[in-house]
Amino acid sequence: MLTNSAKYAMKAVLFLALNTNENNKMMVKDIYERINVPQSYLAKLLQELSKHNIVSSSRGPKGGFYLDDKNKSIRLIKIVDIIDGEQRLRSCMLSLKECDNENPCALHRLVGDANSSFIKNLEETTIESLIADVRDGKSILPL
Amino acid sequence: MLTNSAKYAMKAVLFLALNTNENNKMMVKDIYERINVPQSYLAKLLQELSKHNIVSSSRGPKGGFYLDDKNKSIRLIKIVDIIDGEQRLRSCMLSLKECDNENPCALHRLVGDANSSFIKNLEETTIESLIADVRDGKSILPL
DNA sequence: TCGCAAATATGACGAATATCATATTCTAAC
DNA sequence: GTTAGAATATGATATTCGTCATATTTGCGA
Repeated sequence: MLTNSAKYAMKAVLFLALNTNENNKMMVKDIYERINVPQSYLAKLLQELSKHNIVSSSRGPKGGFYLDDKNKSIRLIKIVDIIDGEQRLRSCMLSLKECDNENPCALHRLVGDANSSFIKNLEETTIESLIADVRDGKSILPL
Repeated sequence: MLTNSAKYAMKAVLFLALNTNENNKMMVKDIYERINVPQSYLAKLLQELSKHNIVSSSRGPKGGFYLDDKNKSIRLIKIVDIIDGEQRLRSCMLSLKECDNENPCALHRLVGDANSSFIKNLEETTIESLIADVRDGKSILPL
């Protein structure tokens, strides 16, 4: 479904959304313990996200990563697609070319409904709306 | 979510359910092309399923694999658990110990609902009921 | 402008999954 | 019983994912 990388990436983006902005950057070494992701691994992921303009960064003293306010409207699916590739999440459970909703394979409904509602959620949910839930105490941000 | 192995295993069991019985066995070399699974890989999976008494087998001339009628009441979850292990499907999306329905992590509902309904489906669905759908033309058996 | 602190680029290694190949064991049929 | 045909056991290899380490580049601050 999702790789660890995608999960870590989402954690990291959420963390940045809650704890940083353009004037308040954070370095990898101050983040990784708080979200429980290996340091070098996190670095690599953030670099990838930065390359795709999901998160922002600046080098040198006082540098670090941060999430620009503009980017808070980004939808979760984008993070997943960048890190995992677009295929992974969307391939038919039995990996059949012929299988779709019109002509469902024997296992399609079993999985398909659950999976496509999950994808829809990722497509609809913005970073913004998720952190609102955390701020309101509706959910916790995992460490 | 599911490994390829688990998917292949389900395909294989469904195929056996539709095409074999105690008096009508099939060999790996006559199955693998029809369900599009590498021959040796399929052999290994069927051996594993056989060891756990999901499918039946006999060696020697006129031997092969088959699905005993008794085993058609087996639920899909059992196949998945044997092949993938019980953990894989059930771990929290962000792999947090602290995260559950009472205290959901920020992404929990997003994923959790889809995933647990999927698990429930696997727990409720028997091989029997799936092949009934195929027989009734409600779904196709994938190649 | 110089040095240092940060991200960035690169790649090596480990572990799990996916795949392939082969020697061995059992068993039905002659 | 002998033989041949099948599963079974075992393990070698490939590929992808996860992790770690290090050299390089960039830009702030003195």
